[in-house]
Amino acid sequence: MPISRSDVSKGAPRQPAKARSRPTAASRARPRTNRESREDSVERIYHSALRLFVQQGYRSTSIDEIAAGAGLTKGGVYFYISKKEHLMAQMLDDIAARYIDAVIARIQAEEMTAQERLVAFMHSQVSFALEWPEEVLLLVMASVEFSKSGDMLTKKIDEIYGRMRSFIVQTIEEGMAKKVFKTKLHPSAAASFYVATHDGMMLEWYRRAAQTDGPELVRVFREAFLRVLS
Amino acid sequence: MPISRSDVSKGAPRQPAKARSRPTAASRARPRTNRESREDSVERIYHSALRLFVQQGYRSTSIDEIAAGAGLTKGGVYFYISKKEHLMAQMLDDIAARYIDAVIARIQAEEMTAQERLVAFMHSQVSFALEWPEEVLLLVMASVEFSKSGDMLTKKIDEIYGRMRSFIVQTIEEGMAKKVFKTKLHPSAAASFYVATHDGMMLEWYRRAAQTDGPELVRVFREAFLRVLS
Amino acid sequence: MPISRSDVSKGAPRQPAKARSRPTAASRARPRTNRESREDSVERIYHSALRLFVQQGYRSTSIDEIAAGAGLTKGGVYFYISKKEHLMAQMLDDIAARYIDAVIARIQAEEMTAQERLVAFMHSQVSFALEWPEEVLLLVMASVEFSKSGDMLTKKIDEIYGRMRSFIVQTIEEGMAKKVFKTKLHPSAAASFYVATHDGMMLEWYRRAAQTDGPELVRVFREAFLRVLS
Amino acid sequence: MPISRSDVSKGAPRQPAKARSRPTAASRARPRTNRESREDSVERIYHSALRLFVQQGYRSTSIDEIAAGAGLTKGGVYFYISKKEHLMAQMLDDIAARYIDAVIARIQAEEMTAQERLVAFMHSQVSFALEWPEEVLLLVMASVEFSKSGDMLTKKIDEIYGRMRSFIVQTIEEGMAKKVFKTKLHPSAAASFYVATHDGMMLEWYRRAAQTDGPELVRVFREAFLRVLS
DNA sequence: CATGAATGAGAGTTCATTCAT
DNA sequence: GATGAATGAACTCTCATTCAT
Repeated sequence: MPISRSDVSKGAPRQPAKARSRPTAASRARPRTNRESREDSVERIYHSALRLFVQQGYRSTSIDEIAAGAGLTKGGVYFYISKKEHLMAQMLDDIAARYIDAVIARIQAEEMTAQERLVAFMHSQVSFALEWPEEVLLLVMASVEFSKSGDMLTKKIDEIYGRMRSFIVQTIEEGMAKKVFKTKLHPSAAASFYVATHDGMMLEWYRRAAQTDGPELVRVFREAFLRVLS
Repeated sequence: MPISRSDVSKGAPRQPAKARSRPTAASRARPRTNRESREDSVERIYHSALRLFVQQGYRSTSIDEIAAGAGLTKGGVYFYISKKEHLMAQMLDDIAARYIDAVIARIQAEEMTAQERLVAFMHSQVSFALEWPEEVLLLVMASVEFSKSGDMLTKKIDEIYGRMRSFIVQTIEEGMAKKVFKTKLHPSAAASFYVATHDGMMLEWYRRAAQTDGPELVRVFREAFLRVLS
Repeated sequence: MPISRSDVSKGAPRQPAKARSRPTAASRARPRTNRESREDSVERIYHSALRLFVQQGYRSTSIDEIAAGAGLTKGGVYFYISKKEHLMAQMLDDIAARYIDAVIARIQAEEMTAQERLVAFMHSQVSFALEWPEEVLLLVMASVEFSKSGDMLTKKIDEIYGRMRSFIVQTIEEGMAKKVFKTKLHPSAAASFYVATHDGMMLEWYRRAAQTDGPELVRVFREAFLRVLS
Repeated sequence: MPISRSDVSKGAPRQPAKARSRPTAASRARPRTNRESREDSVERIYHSALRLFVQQGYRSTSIDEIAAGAGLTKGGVYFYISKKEHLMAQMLDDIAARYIDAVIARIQAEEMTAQERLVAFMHSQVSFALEWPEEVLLLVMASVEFSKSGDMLTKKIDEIYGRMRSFIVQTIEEGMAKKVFKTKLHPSAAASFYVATHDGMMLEWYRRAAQTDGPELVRVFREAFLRVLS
């Protein structure tokens, strides 16, 4: 009974979730049907896990904490997930689908120059990150936590980042073929630069949320990247 | 009896250290004196911990693993460290001293323009990172693992990064006062850009060590940063 | 989820519990409901801990031993207690409530002379000790084990003994005011004598259970104490 | 090379011993000969252990703490003792010899009535306890810590207490034979009363050192005991 | 005579996971 | 659909003890 919420969370309001230490039946609006109840719980688990994973890291977050944040007990969480690892994998897939694959698909569907494609990609990612910063951070932080750990999740992270890199490399190659980009930089190096800056930016933004002007950082990022390609 | 090896590791050869699971007497050249023995063990613990922390993260690395990597037993490691947390703190201090404070001190000691200072700083850090990539990675990864965790280490990391940021901000302000930099970017935003790119670069390099051309990435980084300031 | 069994153990039969080293499913009557299961386990933990703490002392008793005695595993015990220290604190509170506070409350509720009050107090404590010797011993032994150790439990023990002393001091003062007691002994010295003799008696009885005639010791104790006051 | 200091400690000044955390050679007056040095260290270990055992209990005191208190290191302590247990056994023997056996021997050597003998015994013990309270406390506390623990020390404690009991029982029997004591109390019960009150008194005194008037407690103790026998 | 390094056995505690109800 | 009880493995840390120097 795997979690999947690709579309569920769209407009989901982030509940403040003040460490509701003991879940009571009354603490959540009781949904009528099983279907609703299920979706509700899945939603709560997802958000609880997302918040906690980003804040404390995957390994430092216990199922108990996730459960408490979701207004359930440990056993209740295990009704929906089979393993902690699977929950994380599910979440990463979910985010990748929305943050990477959907964006690429939309862009590929339209007629554009390579440069336009790249800009569109950046803009889409930036918009997404502004709306759902935690999901993007989960990706970035997971890529750090699992980079070489030999964990089952290492592979998944690699694949996800691989898809992002491939798109950029392809687009740059296309642009170079059409002489849009004049850089002598190897496309894969350029992709690395994109990824590196992307990840660094997200981390910096999170670490210094209060002191950092996100949009300005993004503007600098975009210009730096495009100038690198010219 | 805190570990301290600020200068010890200078030319220390990284031993390959293929998970020597059980320490045997034969596995290390038996040093004659106590003094040597202590330094040797400290060195081994430091390197074992460094490698493992970078690879698996602090929290996922057990003292047992560190001990095995150092050719000691758990108890032996605890003879040198009082707490796992202190080992990490010690290591971070050590690295910060060499990677940040020493570099800044050296640069401040010389007569240079703001621009030259910044370039010198970047170059010094880059050289260091090329020679001791794991130490720099430890800093970056720790900054992710402990960013908001409320851990004792959070404060330490914040201070270290704070020192790096301060230097950059000061230097840029100086440069702006003397009209060397014309950017309208706020100095602290520029510092954030530096830090973000620095961290992202290190992570990307580590994740894709095999496929990435480190020096090229660095060149791009430098140019991007300097162009941002002009 | 703190243990609390103030009233649970009333008529609970002490099972002999010969170091049932490995818990087997068969080793306990499997209770039907959760409620029963919880109460049963709590009871088993309490008794196992009581026996072991009295026999070996708090610090020499491991959670593993308590668990084995309760037919559980270490983890199972930790489902009920949060810390070993809390288990002990809980037990001491529990015993103090029954052995001291309840007894005082009952006596204070009735009309009696100071002398009668004192005798009633002694009798109540003696009856209790004859029925639940281990609980009283736990108090006495803990008062030795933690007397000056700076442990969190030191404070608790002090408070408990303080309540006993206060009652005696007050009652003697009352009796002296009404000329019932003619002793020139300071009330607090008399209370000290009571406590000292009480503790010594319990220890002696325990150490020499086989060779000592408990009731006779008690008789001597009572007479000695009352004569001291006259 | 067992410790033995039966006579050494007579007038030894208790050093304040403010947790001298790191022993330095300079921290103690360097004795000239080996012989002196040895006696000095033995003395220091003995006193350090005594203080700590009484304060924290045997099991809660580590060799490291004893060593620090003696101005030595762990290894240094182990030069004099073979096992922690042996140190304790040695100390108990030592104390018993002075506090019990020597006292009995002296009294047996003189011509006295049974009553005089008992009084003399009490007085001797009381004097000793006033001068060396810690040694007596060690005996009492050890009797609690090891009463039924199955430890090697249990036997030793039992023997020591046995010698004290035997003397009292014998003396009372003698007195009863000569009609000096008229009590119907069984001699061994009277001995138990003595031991119980003795132990309780010592503990109470220690626990409430500040608030308790030792000598008064002792006077009450003596009178209570003698009245019990009449 | 004493130090300092090291071991190994265990202690307390946490936590992913399972399962009967 | 969810709870609460329980397990077992792993983890951090402590400590009596040994031994080369």
